[in-house]
Amino acid sequence: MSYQHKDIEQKWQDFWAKNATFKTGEDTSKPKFYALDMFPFPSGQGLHVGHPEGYTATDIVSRMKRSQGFNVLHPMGFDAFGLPTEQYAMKTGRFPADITKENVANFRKQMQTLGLSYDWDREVNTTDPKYYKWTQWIFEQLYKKGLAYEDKIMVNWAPDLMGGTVVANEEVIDGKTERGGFPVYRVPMRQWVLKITAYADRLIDDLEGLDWPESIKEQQRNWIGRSIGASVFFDVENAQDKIEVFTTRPDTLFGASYVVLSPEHALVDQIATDDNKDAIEAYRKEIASKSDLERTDLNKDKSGIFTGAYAINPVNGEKLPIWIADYVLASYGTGAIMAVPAHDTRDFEFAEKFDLTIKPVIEGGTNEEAYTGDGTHINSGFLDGMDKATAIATMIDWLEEHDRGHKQVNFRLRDWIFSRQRYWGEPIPVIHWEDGESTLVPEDQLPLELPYMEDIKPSGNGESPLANATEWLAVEDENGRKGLRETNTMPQWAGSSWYFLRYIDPTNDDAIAAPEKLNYWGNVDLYIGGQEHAVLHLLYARFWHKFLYDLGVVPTSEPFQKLVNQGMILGENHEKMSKSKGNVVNPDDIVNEYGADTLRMYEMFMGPLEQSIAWSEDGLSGSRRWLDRVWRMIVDEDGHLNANITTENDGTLTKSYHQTVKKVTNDFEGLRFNTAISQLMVFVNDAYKAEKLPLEYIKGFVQLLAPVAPHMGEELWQILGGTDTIAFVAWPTYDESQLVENEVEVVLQVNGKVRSKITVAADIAGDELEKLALADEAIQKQVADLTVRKVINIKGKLINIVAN
RNA sequence: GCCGUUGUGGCGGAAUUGGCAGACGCGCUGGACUCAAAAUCCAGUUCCUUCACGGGAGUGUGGGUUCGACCCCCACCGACGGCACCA
Repeated sequence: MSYQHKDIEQKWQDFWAKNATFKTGEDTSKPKFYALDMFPFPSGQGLHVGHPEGYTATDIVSRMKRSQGFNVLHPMGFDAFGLPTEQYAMKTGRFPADITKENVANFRKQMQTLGLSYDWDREVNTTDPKYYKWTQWIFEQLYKKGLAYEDKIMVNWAPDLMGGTVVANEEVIDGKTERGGFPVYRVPMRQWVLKITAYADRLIDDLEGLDWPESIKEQQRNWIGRSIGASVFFDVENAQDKIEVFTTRPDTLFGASYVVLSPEHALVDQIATDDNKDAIEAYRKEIASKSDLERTDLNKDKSGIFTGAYAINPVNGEKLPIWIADYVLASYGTGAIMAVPAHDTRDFEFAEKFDLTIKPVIEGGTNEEAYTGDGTHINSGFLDGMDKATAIATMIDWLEEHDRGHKQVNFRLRDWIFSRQRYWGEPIPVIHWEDGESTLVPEDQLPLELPYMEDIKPSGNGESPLANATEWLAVEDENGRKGLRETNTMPQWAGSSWYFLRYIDPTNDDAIAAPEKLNYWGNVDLYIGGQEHAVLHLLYARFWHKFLYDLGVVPTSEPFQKLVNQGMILGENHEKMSKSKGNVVNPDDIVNEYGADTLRMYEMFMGPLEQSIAWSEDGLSGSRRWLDRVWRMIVDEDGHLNANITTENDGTLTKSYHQTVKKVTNDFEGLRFNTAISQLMVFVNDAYKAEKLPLEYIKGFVQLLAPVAPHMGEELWQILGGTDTIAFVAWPTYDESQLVENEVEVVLQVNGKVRSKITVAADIAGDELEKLALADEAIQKQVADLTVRKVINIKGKLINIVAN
């Protein structure tokens, strides 16, 4: 009887569900392992063929760890708030919660057909009030610590997205919204903001100890963008004002030839001379109408205007003209710079265009371009003769001594804009009272539930649709004081910033999770997901986790010890899968036609987990053929155990078996699933050549296969005589002594080229081996006319004869 | 422009610490089985040259270190990803 994937997969999925096979063990005397997948947004499209790749990887490790005696926490949930559902709801006139429910049910069903060993009793859903009660609770703790505040700030306003909404910096790509590609403008607006910058140093420094891909760490470092330099204070001529600038090159202060303020800088109006004010106003108007895209990418040409005022260089008293220019950003540093055109590319361009002084203070440059490298300082008073590092340190000392500046660290990272003008998100639990006070919704009244609304169209004035929920909106306290609820909701990143903690104790109504459970499960041992979350989700989750650590809620300062990014699965034409290209593969179709085991096996075998690889229908069917081959190796035509599987062991498979156990175990541990599977194939090839198959080896082999192909694994285990699930059968072990050979093949080289091979006893003496090598016929031929200069002997492997 | 990742047969990929390049799979070729085909099983398959034995070349390119380099060093080229007027 051939392998019938539909019957067998259904049979074991039912068995696992009925017996709660994958319920998380809680016997704390056992070691733990927490294997986590990035939970998906349950879109209407259903599962993509890329999802099962990461899911299968954590599933294989989870299954192996269970067999190795670990308590395994391997949960799944849904990141279900978000814009696509809200847009779809408006289009169809339906309610977002209903759509979400359907999509989640579909996703769950699809995941179950893949045979993933999740503990479904621990499923979390960010839109469940019992869940977002704790998202709101965390927000309230942030508020109490002064880390959540309201501010009128320049935000990324996308008037064409959802009837007008604000997006985070991270959601702006090339001056357009990440979703939909709408233009983004910078306008001031009242927003909730989380002070992630308070954690900037720790977010950079703690990357050090994490087992994460270097590229992700680097992206986070770039995103946080720490730069170390100095603040320098410039007096303004004939005025009380001081201009504070930030520079990473205080050593070039003697070369400063002008000062630039960003057009939005607060001092501009005070210092500008009357005859320049009209021109300044015109310039500002011109800039305000530009989107970010036009201000940066589209316009590399420098623009600016003179204010009429002068600053005094603190180190030499020189008079420097003060300009405004949009190449200086209000949002970075102090929004003001000292310009050193001789040693800064941007200042150089500006100075060339407006004919400003260019004064070199470091040797080594030309007149053609700014010289930004190291060199000996000149024209720099007490810095003359020093190199860059020494000059920087010396100048900072001088500034501090004379009270003209100090060492300063700046970050590119901005505080996290935490409000969205949308309906489908967690309500921010704040009430604005008529007397001007704002208070939190008391903790014992959480969750503050999202009200049901017939119509969730945007209010049109930039406020969230919740502004129209009149009944929900109005509150009155015990003294009759009237107030209005905050109408902004949280961004999608809120719920995903802590969900991994909730799996630990998903139904706890009194806390995020019980402290003893948090202590037991600690941080996530293995976290697998897509690279697209490199800075967004992973940075926010680290920030919240560190905050919770400071509060004493969690025992670790980092949430994810080991992180792996699975690569993308591309279409058969090596392009990203997309409907418009018509190269999308639907996992449901594959499961139907080939079975979930084949899909799992193929996705693991196609290449390294981290690498992006093109889909191949041929490769897929090859995987199915191999599983059939395995089946035929063990099961005869009548569905019974093959007659050549016996308890006798003639030893022919011993070495191959022990090698296979060793390699597969190590490779699963190291997430090298493709090479683990190739070793399973090697064993099967060997087994087909053997006359008798020792039962013990076949059982071990099935155990090694089961994490990859769990349904087939269970079925074969049963045919081999197993009476219960294979999930907890102790993992096979190997015997190192079975791997050593008493005869080895030694490669013979002449001048580094392989000329012959001989088989010798493994413990042969070195000089005897060399004698044998030189006596070899092929070697004799090669060295006949040469003088042997040297013989290199790598024990048990290789002899290299150097001759000329 | 800067940073990171990466480059190996017709294709996906493998190669522990610097020691037989191409494991395993796909594809292709041949054989067995079959009336025949499919499926299956077995064998072969880097390129050039040779009837063959054999010889030569070969891991993006050019150089270097070494008895020996896919692996280490220098320079360059291509692909992918990120950042980008961040002072």
